[in-house]
Amino acid sequence: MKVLIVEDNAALTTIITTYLGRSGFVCEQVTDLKQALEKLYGFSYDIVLLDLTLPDGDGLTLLEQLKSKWSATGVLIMSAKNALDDRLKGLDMGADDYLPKPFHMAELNSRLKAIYRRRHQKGAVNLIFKEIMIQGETKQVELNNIVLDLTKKEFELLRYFMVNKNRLMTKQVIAEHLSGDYMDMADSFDFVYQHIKNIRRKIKDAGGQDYISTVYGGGYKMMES
Amino acid sequence: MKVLIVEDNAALTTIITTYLGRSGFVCEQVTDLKQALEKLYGFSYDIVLLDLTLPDGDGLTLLEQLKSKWSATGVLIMSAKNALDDRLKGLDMGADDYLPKPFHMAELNSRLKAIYRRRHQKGAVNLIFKEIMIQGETKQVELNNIVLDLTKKEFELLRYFMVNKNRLMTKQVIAEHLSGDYMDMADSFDFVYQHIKNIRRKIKDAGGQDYISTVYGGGYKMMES
DNA sequence: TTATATTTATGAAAGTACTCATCGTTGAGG
DNA sequence: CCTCAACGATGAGTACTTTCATAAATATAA
Repeated sequence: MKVLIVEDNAALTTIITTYLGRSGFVCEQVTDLKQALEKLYGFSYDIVLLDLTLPDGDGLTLLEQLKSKWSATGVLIMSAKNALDDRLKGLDMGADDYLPKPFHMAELNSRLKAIYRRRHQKGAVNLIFKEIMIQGETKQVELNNIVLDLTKKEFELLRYFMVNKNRLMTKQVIAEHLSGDYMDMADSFDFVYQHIKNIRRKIKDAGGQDYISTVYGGGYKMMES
Repeated sequence: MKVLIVEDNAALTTIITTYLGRSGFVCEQVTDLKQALEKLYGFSYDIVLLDLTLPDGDGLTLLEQLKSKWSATGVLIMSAKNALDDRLKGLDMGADDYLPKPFHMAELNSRLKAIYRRRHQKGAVNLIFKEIMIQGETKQVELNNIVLDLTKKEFELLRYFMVNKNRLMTKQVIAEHLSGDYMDMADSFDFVYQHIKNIRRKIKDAGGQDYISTVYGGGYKMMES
């Protein structure tokens, strides 16, 4: 979890970095808007921790750029200007949260975690396909009120089918999704067979249909019709 | 690997979709600029396959927006206008490649793969830390010309240390990186100990120092000094 | 220093993922 | 309809990952 701290008060930056480091954040520090942009162009961050009063301009101008160019990055504004006006302006412009100075490190910590969780909650929505339901919150899979005991890969594969229901997907696509990185033609995708087999078995054992249909030479799909 | 095809010739789109589908691409199709923007705002794509002559305007205007708002997405221009002028204009504006019509499906395929690979080559750079070298191309790890035989997780952990050399990283950060998704405080990070142990052992067996230093209560780091 | 709690290290065992060899299926062409 | 080749399914074996229990190391406080 990478955080870019944009703050000109060096003492505060150090405290934040030290504290957050303990809780599982990797922090980088810049002191003005120009440096912030340089960092943003070169690396990717999960969250930008943005002070509004900076030596070379208003933090809100950076917020604007962040929202248009790096929409995947979360923004937490921290500012001594606790005017309601400023707070609203920041949130209106798309900041994820606003933290008035001074604040406790514990609060900063929990707000950052909240932002991160909110943005990474891919599966937070409940997914439903016929009798199967995936609860986003608990990541539990139910079929007719029976809880399926799936391994991580099995869960990810089933979820992938449900997100992409009615769409045919090749072994390659599935393999890339499960392994998490690019796979060459030269790679073997045969391990997909095993996971398909296991999901089918577990669904069958719980009394479900074979929801996954094989398309010879094409791949697999879950059809709703 | 998701591709958005922006092309008003329906027959061509179908051929491309069918062919690419076989090679592991998931394709979506739109026929004009307006639809393309709607898709782009709603979903994320690895590559946009862009025709230049469209019913509601020049494809180059979309290219401009793509480069500013969706810089993570690759762009391959395909056009019947094979004027050198157009080709250069497209590449100047940041397209990843330009393919004159008509073209063979096999060529389209390999160009798309090339773009994808180029953009996803996180580890293509050679990393060096003291006697250890990671070859980006082959993903081989060498220590004094001895090749280390690392598992996937061990490799990823060592690479993570080398990318973040001199930086202290907590177990949590490392665990998140290795597992590939968000981990709660409630989760156990103890498996990190095993991978640390294994890497240390393999490096030692190959005649290297213990480059990974433990910071009690803080985490681990690889210090260069 | 000594006792105590916390953190890290380690070996063994359990659980999971992947490979391999083999067999069954599907569809194309004779 | 039969043959053949490509693809998919399956079980068993291997390699990898993670957990668990326990031991060692480190810090804190008496």
